[in-house]
Amino acid sequence: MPSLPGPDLDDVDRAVVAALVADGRLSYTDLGKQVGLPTSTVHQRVRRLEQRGVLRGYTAVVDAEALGLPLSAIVSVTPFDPAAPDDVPERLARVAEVESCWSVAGEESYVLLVRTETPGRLEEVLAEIRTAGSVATRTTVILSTPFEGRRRTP
Amino acid sequence: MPSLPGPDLDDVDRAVVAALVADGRLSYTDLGKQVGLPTSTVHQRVRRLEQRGVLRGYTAVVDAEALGLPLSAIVSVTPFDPAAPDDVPERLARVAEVESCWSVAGEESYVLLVRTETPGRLEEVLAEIRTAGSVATRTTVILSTPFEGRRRTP
DNA sequence: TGTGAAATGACCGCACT
DNA sequence: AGTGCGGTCATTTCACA
Repeated sequence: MPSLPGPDLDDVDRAVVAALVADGRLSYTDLGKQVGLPTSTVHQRVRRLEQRGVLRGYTAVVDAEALGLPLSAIVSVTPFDPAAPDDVPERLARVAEVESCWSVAGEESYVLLVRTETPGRLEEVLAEIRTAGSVATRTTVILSTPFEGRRRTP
Repeated sequence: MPSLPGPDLDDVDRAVVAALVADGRLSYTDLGKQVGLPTSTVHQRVRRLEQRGVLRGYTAVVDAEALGLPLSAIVSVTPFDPAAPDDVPERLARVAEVESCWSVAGEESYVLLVRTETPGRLEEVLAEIRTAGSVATRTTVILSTPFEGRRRTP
């Protein structure tokens, strides 16, 4: 849980974040060059951004297909019992194939992004989602991904 | 464009990818310890995975709210003229606020993930999307994000 | 907060297996 | 493909401004 204070980043912070979004393995020396600050100073700022929860971590960007998860789907989810206590996200988190879970305004309660090996596995995962979450599902298969996870750097 | 060969990764490759997804800034020495291989060997394997397009890059995971983009939305998109040449993704890529673009099966042609500073800015971005892409839009506002971008590590 | 110096430790090419 | 070595460069801590 990140602390709430929030968005008072100065220009250097923004530059640091942008650079690390573009290349998460950037060395602190290169990062320093890019933002015009010595190594130790950027290092300090990065640690502060991490503590503040602005930088939540670093990951490798992997090609889901190459990883053996060629089938992705967007799954809209509606609880059977709207009055029941809503711990749906926690229950869905136990299904490994659910990569993202957004709580949304509109007819449905949640939208999920799901990745699977095969159509057969997608079918199983949808069944798991329905039983684990006590929800109805509406599934839209992703045919291709023109782009994904771009980060704008304002 | 990644080469097509695809998913013939051995167990070591999978372990390497999993470790780098979990921590994209892992040093090669630590990575080596985790997968039980010397530094130079993992280094070699990482470079091969990068060349094969399995590892597409590394990024910092940032809190969109802390970055000043607290409003996210899922936008479904339908071209006005289904017969027109479909370069919609390229045209939408020019709108910086569009983070992801998926081509989908179903009533709509594309689903987008959009992040903006404010509701007013979302309104503008939707207008840009409609004119830039010659499309109709249906927008679902994201209220909160229980989780996002999880990667399973099989 | 920003800075420099200095010790530890990582990176990465190369020669060998 | 995997390994070890070693020169070079990055990381990290600390005392000071």
